[in-house]
Amino acid sequence: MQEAAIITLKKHELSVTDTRKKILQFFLESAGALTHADIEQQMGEAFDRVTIYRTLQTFVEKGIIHTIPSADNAIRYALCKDNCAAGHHHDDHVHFLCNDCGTTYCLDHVSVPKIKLPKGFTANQTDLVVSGVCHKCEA
Amino acid sequence: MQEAAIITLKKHELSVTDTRKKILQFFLESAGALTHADIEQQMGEAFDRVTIYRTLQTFVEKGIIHTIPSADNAIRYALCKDNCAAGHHHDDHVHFLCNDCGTTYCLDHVSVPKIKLPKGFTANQTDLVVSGVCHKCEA
DNA sequence: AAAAATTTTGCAACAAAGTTGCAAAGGTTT
DNA sequence: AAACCTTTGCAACTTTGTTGCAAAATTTTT
Ligand SMILES: [Mn+2]
Ligand SMILES: [Mn+2]
Ligand SMILES: [Zn+2]
Ligand SMILES: [Zn+2]
Repeated sequence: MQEAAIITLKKHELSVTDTRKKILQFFLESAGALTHADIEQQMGEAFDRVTIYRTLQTFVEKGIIHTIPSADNAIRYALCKDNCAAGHHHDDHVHFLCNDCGTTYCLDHVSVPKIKLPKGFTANQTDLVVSGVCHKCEA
Repeated sequence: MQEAAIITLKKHELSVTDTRKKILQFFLESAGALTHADIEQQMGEAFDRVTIYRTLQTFVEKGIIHTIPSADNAIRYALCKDNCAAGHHHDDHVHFLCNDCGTTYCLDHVSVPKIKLPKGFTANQTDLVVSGVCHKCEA
């Protein structure tokens, strides 16, 4: 049987390269979301920084990972669980950022509520990020 | 009567300097939120970049402005409407980011709903950012 | 299985964004 | 107005992100 990473890459019509396999594999093994810096550290000198930027960009475009907004200038990326496709993400779940251990969780079973906006405003996407203490870090 | 900016600065126990007055004034005159870059552009050569960084930092700490998370690595800042104080923000409103004109609105009258988290997770802060088309940009 | 065609990668060179220490300038208090 | 404390600007630096292009790797065609 083939590696999961390879299957995913093919499903999204991407050519299977070493970089992509390794980075995707890292996501598959990680509990939470990852920043560019996390990946750069983990991969060591293996890949060029530029390649990591481009790979993340490609993965987002193809619907393999999604971004999670934050107020600390460090975009986090996490695997899409739903069947997201190129240009169409369906990641309507809440994200949780632990202030203790720094882990960012995709709360796949907690969905984002509909927000009633003022007249004239049309919603396109809603991002909801909760921060606090995660189940592993509570005293 | 004194300028509003000066009053605010004094209320938050900050010494009144030219930089702080001008930057705060810019916030008071702006409809939406501002990024560091917005301010740097607006102020031209008037102030050093470093000073702007430090001023924004101070304003956030003192509860004069709050940050708005985003997925594009460009933190936005907006005036606190509620009576936020040093170390204690109470900005529980929804933010709206227009994909057309780029304006970020504080929807002060749309409050963030309570989110039911999985067992063991404790919420501390909730950020909710909606993006779409604003009332000015709708066709 | 080679060759041709296409895509991806690494390098180099930049550009932009953010940080730190320190002396000079500016505010505040007495 | 002197003394005191805080803020600013500068310089130097680190980190983060972007772009063009040739070499290398992958996929498609023959
Ligand atoms: Mn997620
Ligand atoms: Mn706000
Ligand atoms: Zn934790
Ligand atoms: Zn708009």
